[in-house]
Amino acid sequence: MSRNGPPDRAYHHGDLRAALLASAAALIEERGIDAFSLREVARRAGVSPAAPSHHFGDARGLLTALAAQAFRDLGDALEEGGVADDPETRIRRQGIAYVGFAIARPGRFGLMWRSALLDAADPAFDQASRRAFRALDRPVRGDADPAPPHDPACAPSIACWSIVHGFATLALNGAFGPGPEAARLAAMQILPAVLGYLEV
Amino acid sequence: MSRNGPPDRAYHHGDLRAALLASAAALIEERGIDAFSLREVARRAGVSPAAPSHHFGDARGLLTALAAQAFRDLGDALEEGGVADDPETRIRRQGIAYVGFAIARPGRFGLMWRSALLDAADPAFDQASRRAFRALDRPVRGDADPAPPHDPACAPSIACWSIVHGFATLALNGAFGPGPEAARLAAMQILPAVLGYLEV
DNA sequence: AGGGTAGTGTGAACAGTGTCAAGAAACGGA
DNA sequence: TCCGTTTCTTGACACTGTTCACACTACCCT
Repeated sequence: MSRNGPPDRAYHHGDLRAALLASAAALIEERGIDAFSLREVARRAGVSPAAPSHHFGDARGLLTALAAQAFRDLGDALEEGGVADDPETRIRRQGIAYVGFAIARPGRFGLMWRSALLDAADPAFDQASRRAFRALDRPVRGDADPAPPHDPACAPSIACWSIVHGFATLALNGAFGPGPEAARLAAMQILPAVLGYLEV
Repeated sequence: MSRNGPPDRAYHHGDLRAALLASAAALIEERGIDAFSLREVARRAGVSPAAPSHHFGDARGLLTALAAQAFRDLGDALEEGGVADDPETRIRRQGIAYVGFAIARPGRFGLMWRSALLDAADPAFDQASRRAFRALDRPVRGDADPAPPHDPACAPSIACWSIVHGFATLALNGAFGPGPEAARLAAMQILPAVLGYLEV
């Protein structure tokens, strides 16, 4: 440990794990997930193509760690949006927060649902995604015992989840017009009306 | 034209374009879109890796043609599901049809929304996707003048679209349990209740 | 009927990818 | 000080999509 060297440059690279996550996040955000390349991430971090394997094992491992982080952020955003007196406005605010989260960083949001690229059995990923759903479920069913999403009691929560998730993915895929600007516009102009058709 | 030869073996291969589309559809369905490989498709069709370029130009061209076909099929399924007297059951049946279409062939459904892999400007693709939305919009707004999705008048249609699209993508990504069986189960057991929360 | 031409395929090549096996360098603790 | 472990590099392998030059076939036109 270089106690009196530069603070975050302890080892060969310093904190390569964090640097790789940051490079990957930036790459995904600017070029999309389908342009993701482990070698390009390593290149941006200034290391050799095989270096990431020691920290993540696999490209899948890196992406899973990134997705887990994204789910933690989503959970935070939903809990922030869920503070209100009546459940109705809480649900509405959470819906806005959900779509806002997706539109703010489309690459990150898209990654979270590319299950073919992720390791769903990863504990951190599993816990983070579970917590995000729990945050969405709480304003609907209150603090009742947490139930898995396939429980019929969760139907109203799943209705909320489905409508905002569908709106977000459709918007990001250009269904309401090409480009990110159209998605943002749709979220401003028609998302409130869309949420009004939901009666939980 | 080999007028009296075997019927579908007119040229070197016969109808390579159709064969490639079929191979690609099969590959995507059995291994997922992320495992798509143009070389593998050519291999299955028994031709060299460069052969597809004459028919589709690009991997993107092939996938776009496949997605256009999928959108045509979706439009057909929605129009079949939209025959009923009152609009309410028409909407409900279309929702079931939409999710059923997605679950029946997850690979095909996933491809339709991977805009990064497709050429959205392709005329056939554009027309087919437009028609599918039109089919979804008709039970809601009747035979009023067709409006683009970003028109505020389409808000109720977009609410329907969002909720079924979100449900389908969540189910296929394992949000309601792992594997395709869980998705099918969720569609049977909780989709009707979810659709009940929509008041258009 | 015959020749030119457009259409349709092959094969080799190039740059780029993920991953693995060895080995070298730097660090931590004995 | 020296040993062991962690971290990273190098080189290799099997892939991928795409392009190029070339060959062959089927059709159209004269």
